[in-house]
Formats: sequence, C-alpha cells, structure tokens
Amino acid sequence: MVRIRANEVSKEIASDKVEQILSGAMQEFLKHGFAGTSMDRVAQAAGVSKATVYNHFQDKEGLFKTLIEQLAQEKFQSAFGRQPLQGEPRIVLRQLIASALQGMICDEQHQAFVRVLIGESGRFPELAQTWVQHIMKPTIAILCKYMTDHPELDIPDPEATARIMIGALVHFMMTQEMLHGKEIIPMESDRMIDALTHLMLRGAQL
Amino acid sequence: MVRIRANEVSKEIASDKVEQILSGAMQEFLKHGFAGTSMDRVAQAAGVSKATVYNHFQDKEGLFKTLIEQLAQEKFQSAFGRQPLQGEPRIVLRQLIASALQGMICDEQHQAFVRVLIGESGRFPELAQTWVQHIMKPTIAILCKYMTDHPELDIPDPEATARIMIGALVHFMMTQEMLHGKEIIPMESDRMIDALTHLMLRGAQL
DNA sequence: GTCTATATCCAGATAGAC
DNA sequence: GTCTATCTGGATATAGAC
Repeated sequence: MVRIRANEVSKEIASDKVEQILSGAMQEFLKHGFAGTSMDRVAQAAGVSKATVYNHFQDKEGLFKTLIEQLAQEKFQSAFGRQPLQGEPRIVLRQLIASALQGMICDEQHQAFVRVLIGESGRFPELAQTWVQHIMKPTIAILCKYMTDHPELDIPDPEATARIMIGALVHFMMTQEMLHGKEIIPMESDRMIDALTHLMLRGAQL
Repeated sequence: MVRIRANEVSKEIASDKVEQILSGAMQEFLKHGFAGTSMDRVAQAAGVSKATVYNHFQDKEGLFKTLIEQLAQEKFQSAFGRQPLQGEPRIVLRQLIASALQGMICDEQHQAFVRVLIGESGRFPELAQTWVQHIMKPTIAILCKYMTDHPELDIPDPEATARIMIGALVHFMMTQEMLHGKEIIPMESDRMIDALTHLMLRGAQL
C-alpha cells in the first residue's frame, strides 16, 4: 500500500515496477537458487502481482538471466579494482590482498551471488561466462599489470601468478564462509594475508 | 528388464535396489541440483518405481543427504592423498601439483559434485561441512606435513601456504572448467603448474 | 499496466494390491 | 518389498476485468 511517485529519477527510464521486481527477484534467487525459487514468492517479495512480473519479463528464465547479468556487470567491481595501485610493493601488495579478502568475507550478498552463479553454471553457462568476462578477466589484468610494472618482484609469469593470488583468496573465502568451514578448520584472515604476501615478496630484489 | 542376482556381494548388505537408487540419484542430483531434481526422474533413472525409492529413503532430502555424504566420504580421496610424498622437493612438488590439477580437470563427475555442493551449501550447511572435514582438512594436513618435514623449503606458515596451493588449483579448475572460462581466458594447465611450483620453491635453501 | 482468478501441469508423498 | 494408481499441494503461465 505504499504510494509510489513517478519520475523520481529519470536516468535510465527503468520503471519503478521493474526495479521492484528485480529487487524481489534478487532477494529470492540469491537465497534459493533458480529451481528453488517460485514466481509467486518473487512477486510477493517485489510487492506486485505475478501477472505484473510476466508483463515485464518473458518468463522465469528471462528474469533470472536479466538479474544475474545485471549483478555481474553493474554491482561487483571486485575489491581489486578500486585502488590506486601505486607505491612500494611491500605495502601496496599487502593492503591490496587484505582489502580484497575482507571485502569478500564481509559481503554476504557477494557470497550468495557466487553460490548461485556456481550452482547454476551447468544450466546457465553463458551467465558464468559473463562473470568471467566482466569480473575475473579485468581483475587478473589489473594484478597482472602491477606485476609487470614492478619487475623487482621478479615474477616470471604475471598472468598465472595473478590467478594464484585470486584463487587463494577466493577459495579461502569460499571454504571459511560459503562452505561454513571456519568452525571446522578455523584460521584468521591475517594468517592467509601474511602467508600470501610473503610468498609474493620473498623472491623480490628489494 | 534386467534380472538381478541376489547375494552377489555380501560385504555390506546394501540391497541391489538401494545401490540402483543411489546410482540414479547421483545421475540426477549431480546434473540438476536438489531443487531441480524430481523423484520421478530419480526413480526412472534408477529403474525402479517411485514407491520403492520411498521405501528405502524417508524423503527427497534424506536421499540427497545420504548420496552426498557417501560421495564425500567414500569416493573422493582427493588427488593429493594418494602419493608417496617423499623425495626431492623440486620434483615431488611439481608432480604433486600437476597430478592434483589434472585429476580435477579431467574428472567431470568431481566437477558436478563440487558444483552441487557449493550450490546447495546454503540449504545444506552440514553437507558442506562434511566435505570440509573429510576432504579439505586431510588434504591440508598432508601438504602441511610435507612442508614441515622439509624445512629447506623455508615456509613460515605451512598451513596457510597449503591453503594457498589448494585454493590456486581448485580455483583454476573452477574458472576454466566449471565456469566455462577456458574459452574466455584460456591458459594451459602447465603454466599454472609452473608458476605455482616456482612460487613454492624460489625461496628455498637448496 | 496492473490486478484477481484460473487453467494446466507436475511435484512429493502414500494407499493398497500382489 | 515392489509395483500401479492416486491424493494433494504448489508450480508456471495466462485470461480477462479494470
């Protein structure tokens, strides 16, 4: 029963209803996955009727794809992407690693998104590839460039090494948080950050 | 219409039907996830009637849990676990890394299992923890022991470093195979193997 | 465009014959 | 123990009033 003002923002002409629906869809799909989500619940979470949902989106699959693609492209400009990346490696590298890991571990929505993306990567391979294209690839490129710009780090294969860094951090987050491993094999984030930083720096000519 | 001989094997008194059902369930659950799988299809894939399934398992959730726990405990004794782990680090480490990665990349069933495990880790946290307990933890322990036994590698934190290695390899497999990233950001496995081996060895006192 | 009401189908789970 | 047939609820998607 909330009255909605029209034309509140005119930046992209995405009607209020569409935003409501995508918001409700996000809530449900990220919690229950594709098959586990019903359009009834999406409509309810969005505060509209089911028919309205079908008026704006072709079907359940279309809504899901739109949502995931939007999330992959707009929202997550990965923790690696936002920093200046200049200065002494011993300091920059450690801060970079630390902020990337903390960013992932604290962001439960990000974890839910990754869970759904992986869980549905069999049924929706294109969505997984969108993620790789728009998030993973640029992230690798940024790390890669930093290593190339700092030859004193003495990294023979920056691209492969960038993947090692990202893999170590993402997998640590997945194990501790998404798979609820922190109760089984606990480990402070700082230990991971120290160990990875050490591994990156110990061959450097400094 | 295949006639089944009873008492063929007497090792664990798991009736033939139960094995058939678990086999069918594996086929369906690993392909479509929990919510995406119907008991009709499980029964069909198992070659039995739906009532028979319910005669041996309480409900869909019980069947799923039994299957995943069995897979987590019996089948996957992780690629790291099976080797002697003795000899010169420069050789052993590289072979260890290579065989672990190749094992994961070639085993599509393993990938499907990991996909489902992660995808359902929100709804079934205990199953995810079973995996962490029975696979991840022992794997880390083995790698950890090897590093501790070889102080010339000069690893300050073997446990954290073991996680870095595992994370790098698992994440590489996930990106290339499960998320279908090899078409987007291709990379030979050998490059990853070389880079990781180099990272592990370059600080060693050899 | 948005709603209520409904068509249609398929899901999980069980009853009862054998 | 195993089957066929069935109950019941909930799913996707739409018709038709406003």
